[in-house]
Amino acid sequence: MSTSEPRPAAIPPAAAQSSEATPTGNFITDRIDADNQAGTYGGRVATRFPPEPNGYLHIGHAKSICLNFGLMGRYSGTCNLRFDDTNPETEEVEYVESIEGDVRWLGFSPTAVLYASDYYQGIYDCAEQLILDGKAYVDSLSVEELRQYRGNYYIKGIESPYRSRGVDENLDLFRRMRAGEFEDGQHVLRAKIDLASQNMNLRDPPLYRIRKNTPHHRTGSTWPIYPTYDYAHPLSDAFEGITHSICTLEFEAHRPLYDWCIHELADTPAGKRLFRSRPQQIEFARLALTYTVLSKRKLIELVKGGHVHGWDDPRMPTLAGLRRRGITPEALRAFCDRIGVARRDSMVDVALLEHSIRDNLNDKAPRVMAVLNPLKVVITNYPEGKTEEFDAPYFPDVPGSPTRKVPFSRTLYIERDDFKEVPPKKWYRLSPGKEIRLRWACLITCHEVIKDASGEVVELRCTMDENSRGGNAPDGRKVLGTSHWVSAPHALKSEVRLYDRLFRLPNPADVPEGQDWKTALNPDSLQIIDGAMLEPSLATSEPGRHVQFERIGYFFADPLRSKPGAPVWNRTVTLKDTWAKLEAKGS
RNA sequence: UGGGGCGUCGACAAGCGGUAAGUCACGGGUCUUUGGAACCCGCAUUCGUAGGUUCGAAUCCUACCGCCCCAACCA
Repeated sequence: MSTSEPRPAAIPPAAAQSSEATPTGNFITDRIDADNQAGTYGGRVATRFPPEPNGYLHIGHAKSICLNFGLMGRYSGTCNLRFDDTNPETEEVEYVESIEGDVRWLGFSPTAVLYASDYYQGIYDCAEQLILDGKAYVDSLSVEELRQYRGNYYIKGIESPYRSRGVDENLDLFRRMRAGEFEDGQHVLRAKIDLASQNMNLRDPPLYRIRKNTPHHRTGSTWPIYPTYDYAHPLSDAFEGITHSICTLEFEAHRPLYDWCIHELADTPAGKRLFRSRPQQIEFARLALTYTVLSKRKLIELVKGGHVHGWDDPRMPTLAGLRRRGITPEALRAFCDRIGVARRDSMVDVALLEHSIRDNLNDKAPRVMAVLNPLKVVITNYPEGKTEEFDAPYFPDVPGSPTRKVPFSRTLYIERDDFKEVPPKKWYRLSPGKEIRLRWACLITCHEVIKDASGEVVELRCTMDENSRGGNAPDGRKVLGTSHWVSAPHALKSEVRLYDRLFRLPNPADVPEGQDWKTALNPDSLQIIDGAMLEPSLATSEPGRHVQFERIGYFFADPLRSKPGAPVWNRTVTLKDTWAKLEAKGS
């Protein structure tokens, strides 16, 4: 989808997957190293990325994807994409498609694309085995009752009257559950563990529930019962031969249950059971980003509430949104390498993401000129009707860079911000009597400021130094200021969309007591400019092209909104702006 | 009134008993036809706090403080 100018050989492609540095180790690689040392898995490393297909992937998932697939790369292992589709009430094919596409877009190829639903029969068989072993029973309490019986943090749970059902009755009832003889909620299969456990997850957790009339997006109506996450996940891992099952911190309290499932069903020295492998769950801290919201609930609220224009709105932290904003997979991967992996809750500064984006696009995006907020400039000593073309390099820092022709004429546009009638201190740019350089064209000096009735500056009358073609001072005099410009009669008038942070607070949850988090939304997160004036070479830009508008930022030709010959440009990220910083400091 | 986890620079994060890596941010400078990029320099005598063990502690022990997670037939 992305195009770029033929890059001069001097610049290496920005981070081909193979040339990316191996990130430093973390507590997970330490674990794996120890396992390899001990021969726990015979040196095998098998991971998986297990999304539930009930929503779009976001940058937090990217961290997990990079982690799991990164481990595959680091240890020459495997990494499956496995859809954790055990809840038919919320899952849809639309999501499985977008998720797989996002993973591949990020640059990873799963060893296999699998589904928990692929294992429904095996998972079921394991359940019968548990019943046979007296380790699971069919309970017929209502949801309400079950909750009562389970107790709470301070009060132990008490046994359900159905806990003592015999193996035969349990097996019969469970098979009838499977046969679809019961209604939702009538029965549930529970593990028989410990109602007094201080870990609530061990107080006889549900293993199977009835969802008789809810079709599953893959298995249709063949199953009236569905396994819970806690039960299906360890088994799916085991069936796939996963060695290290990596998930986020909130699942930590579930690990004893994960281990219980493996322990009860895996082969033992004493004999064969349902499977051989003994995967281990390892938790890490999920990503939090400043000025961003990543909870599924809040993301849905943004979309449904019309605060953004859909899941792929360029302001969204979804992979679809980031992609449309012009953020590259390379930048995202570099970002994930930089943030590291640990167990402590943390909030990463978006500036780190922005740096990763600029760092990647700096190598990759050709430089072009665009005037977002035009101010007319007339070169009084340049003949009316005359036109000439200047050569401008796409990659100015690279010797021998490819170039394009940029037309020049008597009437131009420069950026309104590049002129000040009363220059502040340290102002390099244009003001009455001052000289600046027009990038790649010539030096000009401002002689006259023309205003309209309301006093607004509408035109500048300038002269050019005839001997400064290309922008070099004929006598070597220093000209600090350089402005980008566009020839008015040749300008391509375009729509440019300036995207900014979606929230105005580093932590959108830090809203005053009682206020909704959405009050932290940044009202200026999208500014649409209809009349931007671009150099004409941009007319033929393919959707998905990355460019740098010099001195402004990196922009991306929107794949959806662009029309042939009329690209619409999304600002991916601004350039660092030292002047803005100086200005802010001065005031 | 329970259980589990975590606390190293403004933000991430190495460190695993031998005397505080790196990145971003920030500040200063060089260079510059992007106030961009690049390059150079600076930025934790100190590791939540208080004790203890040790020749030596961010690393071990004890206590305390703070933050996060757990009572869905969600994942």
